[in-house]
Amino acid sequence: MNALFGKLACVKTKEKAAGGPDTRTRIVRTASRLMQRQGYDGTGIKQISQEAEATLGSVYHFFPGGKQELAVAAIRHGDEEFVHELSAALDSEEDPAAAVLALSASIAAGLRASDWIDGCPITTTSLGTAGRVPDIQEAAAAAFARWRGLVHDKLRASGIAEEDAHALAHTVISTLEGAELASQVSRSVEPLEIAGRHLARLIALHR
Amino acid sequence: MNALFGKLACVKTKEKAAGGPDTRTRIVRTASRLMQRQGYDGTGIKQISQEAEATLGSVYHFFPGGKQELAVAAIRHGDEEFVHELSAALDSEEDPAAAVLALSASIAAGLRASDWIDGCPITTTSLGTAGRVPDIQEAAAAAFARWRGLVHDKLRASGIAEEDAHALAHTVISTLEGAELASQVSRSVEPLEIAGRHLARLIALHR
DNA sequence: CGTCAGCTAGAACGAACGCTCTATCCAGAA
DNA sequence: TTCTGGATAGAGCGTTCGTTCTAGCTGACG
Repeated sequence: MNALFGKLACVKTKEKAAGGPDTRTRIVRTASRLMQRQGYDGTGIKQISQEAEATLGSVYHFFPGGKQELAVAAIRHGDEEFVHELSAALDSEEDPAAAVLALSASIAAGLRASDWIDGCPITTTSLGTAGRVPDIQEAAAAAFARWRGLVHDKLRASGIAEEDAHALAHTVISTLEGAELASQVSRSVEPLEIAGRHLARLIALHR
Repeated sequence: MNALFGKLACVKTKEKAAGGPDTRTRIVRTASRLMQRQGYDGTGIKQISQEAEATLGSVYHFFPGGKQELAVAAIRHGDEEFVHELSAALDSEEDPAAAVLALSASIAAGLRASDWIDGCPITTTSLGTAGRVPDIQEAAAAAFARWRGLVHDKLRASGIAEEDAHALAHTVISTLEGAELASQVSRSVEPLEIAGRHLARLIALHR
């Protein structure tokens, strides 16, 4: 045990190739994944520390604000993760309608690959704490706004008017969010596939 | 025989004069409202029994299956509740596009009236138990399917082809679900209003 | 070598969890 | 009246919760 953590401490500041991610990163990643699946109240600090192969002391060392601070970090991590998926999909196609179609396919593939367990990385945590933990709500609202911003910019770049781009970005994010939820509950990619087609058509109307 | 008489006696004592809803109904309603706000794990049986003005003994008397059985009943109750709101909105307008617009406005009004706390009555419970409590998942999937069915029938009744009606019903429910979520997180009716307009346009395209 | 800050280790606390259990109440059947 | 069984009542079970606390280990620096 001591020898193991000695090695970890050896690479504490910057992860080396063979050492894996550092403790703080492991904790945030684990918290994000667990809360995405089980929600805020359904995920215990001890479960996080165990699955992250860290100890309770480490968790409270890096997150003195306790579970709430950890949850906010987890939401931000999920935000970042989805931004990458979103950007990749938007960049994969010149036409925004085709890009949104690619995005819905990407989300559907990820959902099915996780056996319908890993939905939106922030929805579950955010919904379960609505009106109770303002920090989490703010982090979630910021994430949604950021995602909408990326879609908005893509639409603007292809010549869609500001007003239309604003509204379309809202609907693209809302619809994909709802369709992912519906796909997860019904254990079928159909809602996401249909949503992708309808969104593409809606976007095509504005060019 | 005994069971029959027992049930008859039960019915008799159910609605005692001016006493309001019976114990079982109070428990289900309270459970539905609390889980809608706080999720499955965030809601305790004792909290439910207290707010329902029932005792722990009563809860386990009516729901011997414990928290899971109670959660399923709560989901079904929320399903029923939304079916009423959905039917009322669909019946309020002849044109399905106008009806969906009315529905989004109705949802937005309810959400704002609750200070952005009471979102979809089954999403929070369902998401927080994904992959853990199959009974809850099935009840939630059935609710979604039922809602889609109502929208589908409305679209068909106004002459939209079966294939289009099927897809549109999916997108209407998905989008409204996602927009309600976005409205709740951003504490603004804008996502729902935009979603309503886009859905109305999408429906109008198919007539 | 000694010191120190950063990080790890895990026992322990009070509170709350889901659930079981026995006791009691009371309307109607016999 | 006595009896019966649905419904209510709540103490208490073992467990787990989030959090606090002290102790120990490590590599870096003087």
